[in-house]
Amino acid sequence: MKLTANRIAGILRQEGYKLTPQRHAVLKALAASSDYLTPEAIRGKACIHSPGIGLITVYRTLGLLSELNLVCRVHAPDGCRGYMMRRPTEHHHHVVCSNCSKVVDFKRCELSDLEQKLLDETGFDINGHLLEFYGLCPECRVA
Amino acid sequence: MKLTANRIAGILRQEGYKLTPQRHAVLKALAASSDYLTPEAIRGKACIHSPGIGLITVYRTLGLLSELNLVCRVHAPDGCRGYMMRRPTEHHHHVVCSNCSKVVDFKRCELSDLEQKLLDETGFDINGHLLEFYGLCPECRVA
DNA sequence: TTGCATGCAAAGTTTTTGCATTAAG
DNA sequence: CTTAATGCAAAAACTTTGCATGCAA
Repeated sequence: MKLTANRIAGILRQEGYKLTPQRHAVLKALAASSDYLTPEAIRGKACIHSPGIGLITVYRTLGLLSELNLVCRVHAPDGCRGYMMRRPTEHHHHVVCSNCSKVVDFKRCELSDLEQKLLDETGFDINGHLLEFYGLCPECRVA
Repeated sequence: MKLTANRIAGILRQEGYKLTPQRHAVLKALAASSDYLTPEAIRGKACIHSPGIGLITVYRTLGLLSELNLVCRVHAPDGCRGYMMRRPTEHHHHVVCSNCSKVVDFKRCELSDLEQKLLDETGFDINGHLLEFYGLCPECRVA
């Protein structure tokens, strides 16, 4: 159940937001790319469909999409400025290529045992986690 | 084997770096706090031992400590500006209190099975991961 | 037509850089 | 003494805000 640009566009409309060419361009940019994008990179790609789109609009659109949980941040060791379309609506994590920044999702993280252990050991009542893997994607391994 | 301010000071000297009062103040600030600190917060705490220390110096010291792998970044869902002294020298992860920002470390992450599975499923050659847990620490749970 | 969205400009944040001065070793 | 570190100022990078105009619904 992939979230395409059009599907998200529908969600936006349902939620009462206007579907401007700029927003659509941002959606297309996010949907079309398999790696994570910084706001600036999104603007670059969005320019294809909406020339001259402002970085400001990209930031505002990302804010909107974040609120609606349609986009998620990618945390890389050296910075956390990347964004991806949140493709599966369920809980998931990222596998990020350290060479080309491609991102693949996975769902089964099997951390509940660990969370229970942490509660026992530290007394923390765990309510969330961040898990990302880094490595080389198949293409970058051979190259 | 906790990394105290003095222990790190020794490492700095060994590596040929000068041990200035400012650097020592940053080390003390980091060593003394159990929660993660932003550069600005570090500057605030460091002022106790080195009044008037510049934010710039804090940044430069953090850069130095990062290179030597003596501090590590804390990734929170809403931003990644926090730093902690890297207390265990081994591989470890963070449990972060979402209320008071206290950080506790843990070591056993048991992700190698998962990494193998990911290799099979995605073809990614995993060489690292980021894992942080969020929740309420014992004190914040009762409050 | 109406109100939300855009984009400019401008300001607010965060982080880095250049350079003269200072101080550690 | 010598070299590296500090701190100011200034700039660069990143993000948010105010306001007039424009456009989706």
